Amino acid sequence: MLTHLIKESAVAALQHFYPDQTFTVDAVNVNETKVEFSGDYTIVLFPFVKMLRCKPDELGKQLGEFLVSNQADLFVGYQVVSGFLNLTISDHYFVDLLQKNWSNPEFGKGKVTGKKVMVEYSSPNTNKPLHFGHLRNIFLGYALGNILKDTGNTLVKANLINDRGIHICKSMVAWKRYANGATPQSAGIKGDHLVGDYYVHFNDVYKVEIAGLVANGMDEKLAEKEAPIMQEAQQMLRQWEAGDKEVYDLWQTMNGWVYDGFKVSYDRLGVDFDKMYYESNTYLLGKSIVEKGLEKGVLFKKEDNSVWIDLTADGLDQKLLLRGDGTSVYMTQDVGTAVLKYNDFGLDQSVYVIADEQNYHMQVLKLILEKMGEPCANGIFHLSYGMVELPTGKMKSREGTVVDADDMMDEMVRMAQEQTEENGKADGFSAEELAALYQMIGMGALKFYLLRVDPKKRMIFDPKESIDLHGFTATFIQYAHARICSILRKEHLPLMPSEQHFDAFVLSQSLSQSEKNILLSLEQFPQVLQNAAEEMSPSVLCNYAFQLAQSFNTFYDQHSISKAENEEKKQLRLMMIIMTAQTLRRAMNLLGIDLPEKM
RNA sequence: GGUCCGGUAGCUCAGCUGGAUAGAGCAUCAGCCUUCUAAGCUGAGGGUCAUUGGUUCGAAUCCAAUCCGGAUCACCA
Repeated sequence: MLTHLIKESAVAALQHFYPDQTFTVDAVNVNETKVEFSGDYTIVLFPFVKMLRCKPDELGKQLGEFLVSNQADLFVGYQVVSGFLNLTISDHYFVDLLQKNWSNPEFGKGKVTGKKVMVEYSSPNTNKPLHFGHLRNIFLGYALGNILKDTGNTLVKANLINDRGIHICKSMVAWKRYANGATPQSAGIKGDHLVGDYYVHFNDVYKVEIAGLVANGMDEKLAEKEAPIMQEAQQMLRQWEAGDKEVYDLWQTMNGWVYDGFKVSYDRLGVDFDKMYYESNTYLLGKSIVEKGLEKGVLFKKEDNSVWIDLTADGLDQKLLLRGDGTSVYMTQDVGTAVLKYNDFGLDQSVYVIADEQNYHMQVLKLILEKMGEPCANGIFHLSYGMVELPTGKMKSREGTVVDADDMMDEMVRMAQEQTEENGKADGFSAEELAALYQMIGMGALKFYLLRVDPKKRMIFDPKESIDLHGFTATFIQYAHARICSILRKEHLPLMPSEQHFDAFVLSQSLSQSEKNILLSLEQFPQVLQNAAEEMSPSVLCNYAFQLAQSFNTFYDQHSISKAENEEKKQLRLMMIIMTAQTLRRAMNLLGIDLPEKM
């Protein structure tokens, strides 16, 4: 990589002038040169000035002179400005990079690490459909998985389904009471939505019943417990745990409806999973691990038989792992699942994509596993992301104040259509092509919108303000890509011409600034991808793709490709745009976003 | 109250392993389509980087304190 080369060269030069000192590559600070100055990359001289007790400008001159005369193939010019050594990289370096990689479909792909990584994402409850907040989770997990895979790891995409508990029983009770046997087929509603509707219905009835009890003089807290519909749900949960056939069958039927609905949504979102875990299967394993922990003395029992771990020495609290009646809690299941995952795949790293409200829970989970001496503890990484909220506050499925994921997708695709028609760009497509295009634009905009921000930041989404299709958006990048494809079509070139196509190319003219800017960006892609993986941050790729598309648009505006000044420039630019399109596709596909050839 | 996270332009955000005059997009204003797609390009205005202090050649970036916002600290999941 170029910055690394520059650092190595700088070290060699410093070593040449100061043989008594030792210099390391890490000590050299290389930045992109600010646009006001001439040059491409800048070495900051101050650290060495201090160390060598020399004048910055003299040192800069010395180094610049040395680099340009000893590595003329890389450096063609330098300029020293108040402690900064600005280096101009030779056109040949970039053209060489271009010729070697313009037709390389795996440009930037990392070396095989031999590491096995699991990314768990989505992890829905089965009592309601997916909402807008889940989308952030799903897109993050899917994109991160792709990035980790592309940087050389073996990837397992996992989904942990929370398919048991009181919340599911609520939907079941309401369905039993009010649905008259309605099914997704008979009602003509997607299964997850049908079940979600009864979940909301439950809470409506629940509220009315509480109000009734309170009106009759009952304490509110007590009323919440005593409401008949809640009693019924709790009774159902006990029956479920006891293996009651009727309840179990209903549970399976309704979960089945939800899975059918999820499948449709996942397909549309373009995501998939290699391994499904179900909490109804893992909570028992959790219990057995807790038993082991008791034997080891890591855990302890209280008088009521409940099992705890004491984390006060780590600055946390005591944490419950089993209730007094022996039933498991959330943490019990997660302990079980973590061990199960590790045993299933021998993971080096296990990434959990979970909202930041569970930071504490994840911290405790890791600590418990560490204390129990479970080998899976080490690889646990919580990719924590901020919740997506509405201007009115949190999205609450219970109260039906959510932006539904399916509705959101429809809305985005509808917007894509509206915009396309408004711009008069819907001509020359078949109906199927248009449908596919709207899907690509709408889904792309949605994904990019949720991925471009640092995951840590919480976001407030106002449904009334639609997602923009201009500026820092997927649409912008898709448009740049479509422009490139259009040029290639007119030149009768495929997206990926044969490798030999530009074999005869030799550079004799210098690069313009906008040509060079694209090559500078292209050169950085492997490093950017690596950074995205290290920082576990897909947003890095969003920024990169946008910047590359922007460089292309500027270049496109300044230079003609098909009518270039001469054949040499034409060939150069064709190679450049082919590699640009390829790199845009690589970056965006990793994010789960497709780029159209025409729009 | 303890712990964790955030606070950068009117709005949404980059930049944070210390480097030059803090960058994008949206919005506002002014230009650019008989020439490869104007969903684009060029330019202008817009900043006490929450506040205060410290560290040093140099701080949006590191440290400390304070202020504001959020999450969490359940025998819910």
